[in-house]
Amino acid sequence: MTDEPDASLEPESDLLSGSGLAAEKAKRLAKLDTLRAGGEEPYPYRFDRSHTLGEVRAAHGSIEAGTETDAHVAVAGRMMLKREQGKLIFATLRDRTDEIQLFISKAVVGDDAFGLVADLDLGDWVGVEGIVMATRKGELSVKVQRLRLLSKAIRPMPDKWKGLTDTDTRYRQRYADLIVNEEARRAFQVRHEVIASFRRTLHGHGYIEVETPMLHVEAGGAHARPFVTHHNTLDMTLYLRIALELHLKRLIVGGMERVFEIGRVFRNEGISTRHNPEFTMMESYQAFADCSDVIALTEELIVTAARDAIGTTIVTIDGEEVDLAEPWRQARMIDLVEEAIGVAVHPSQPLDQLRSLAAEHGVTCAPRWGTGKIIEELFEATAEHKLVQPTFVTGHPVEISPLARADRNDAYLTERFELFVGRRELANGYSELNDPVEQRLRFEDEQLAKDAGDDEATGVDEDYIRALEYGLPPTGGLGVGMDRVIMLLSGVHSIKEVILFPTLRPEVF
RNA sequence: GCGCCUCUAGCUCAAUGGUAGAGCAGUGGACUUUUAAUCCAUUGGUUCUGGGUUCGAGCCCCAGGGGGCGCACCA
Repeated sequence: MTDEPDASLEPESDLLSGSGLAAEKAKRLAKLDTLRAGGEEPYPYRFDRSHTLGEVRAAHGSIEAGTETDAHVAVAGRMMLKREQGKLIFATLRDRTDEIQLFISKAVVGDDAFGLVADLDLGDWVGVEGIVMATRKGELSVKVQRLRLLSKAIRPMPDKWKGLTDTDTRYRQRYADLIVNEEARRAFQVRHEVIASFRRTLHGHGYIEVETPMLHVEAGGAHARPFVTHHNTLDMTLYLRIALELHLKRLIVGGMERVFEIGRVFRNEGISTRHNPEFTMMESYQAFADCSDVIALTEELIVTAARDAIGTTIVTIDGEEVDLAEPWRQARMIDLVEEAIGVAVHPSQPLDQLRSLAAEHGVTCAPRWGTGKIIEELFEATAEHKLVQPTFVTGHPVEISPLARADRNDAYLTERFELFVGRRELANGYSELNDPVEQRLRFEDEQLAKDAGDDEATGVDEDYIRALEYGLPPTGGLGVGMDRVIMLLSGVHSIKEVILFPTLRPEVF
């Protein structure tokens, strides 16, 4: 990873005859001087492009081999390959839309310009004017009449065939990864399509997009350790948000009825193939709706995104084909645990009974855990890993759901769901707790846990209670881990493949 | 945080403890229809860092660093 000394500072003589990165850079830097001495600016300000390469192919892709059109185009892109053939040069030009061959004839461009083309390096950006043609073999090409260097690449590109494989380099130098790895470009295209699709679906249902603070006085809305920062002028501690929830529900109190936000949240926890310290959540809230409405919305959002982003609802998970268009299973957490261990569980059961059950299944209980928390741990230990097909796990215990409304038929459970696909949690939603008196009691329980040393617990958010006192209508809320949805749909196994610049330790230069 | 694996030329990869190699890129040459062009010639190394064992270390041992995977935490 370490670079050699900056070639521009070295005397040219030794380096120009050598090889290696420093020599390569020195040679290319020397070309800049030569170009400038000849009146050519290697970093011009702009280029007038008449067509993208995709447009050229769309318009002329079917012309007959060995023919020329009279279509004059100006195209631009990066030179990816170069094949010198005596007085002819073939080059592969790539822009955002496509790749097209350049056909450069010494007889057409003249000796000087031909020499400039021969001096181009792979990775250089060029702008070209010429005629659309097809070679004898039928390859759609632009027969170059004029070529301008648009930006000189000083550093050599990775292997033209194998690309970059070292994950460290790929993530640190995403620019190089994107240049040479088609799959990397594709994953981020899927990402764009999924997010655009979510927005369309939500707009279609009358939701409006909002932006709420990232700097929070109290990091609430989820159980997670926050990043802590400090505001100098106010001389106060602030936390980067761990969820969007509490601000968005304030907006429902304000009468906005349907709101959503797609934004980054930050959790000061481990990094893994499924976790990045900053990741993207979509949260939506809908007045007059409950958990069942949110379940329907979740399914619609993800199935629509699949169609929009990858053109199919069939995804492959660990070699298993899953059709997202099939109806998704719903099952209560307590029933899934019973299914897994053959014993019925319920938060109303005696604590000791659940503790020994947990111990039987390898779950070590912390002293402060109540029955609800133990059931959740039992679920994670025994049932969660089986949920490959899309499954809405419902009925989470009240104890682990401080912002969710109790089940209308079971005071120990909530009207809540978590969506699992491919053993990964993708979404979470519930009928929102809107009773300010009960919410205060729930917060106070959280405060006790926090005082007892639970650094993921939050305290009482007095302003949020005040908002509830103005009246939160019946509301259904949803949170979706966008990165994980994108992982599912793009078929990659690490969250780093769908985050352009994942969190890494700083590189040592 | 713990365990396992990994780090060799710009890139992709080789090298039973015995002189560090290949392909691509680069450089020089040939070539007016190539397609990862081809052919000939050729440059390029602090083998992640620091110790140690050994006659001799890319390889074995110890410590450190980066990364990957798993566990834990979590979404």
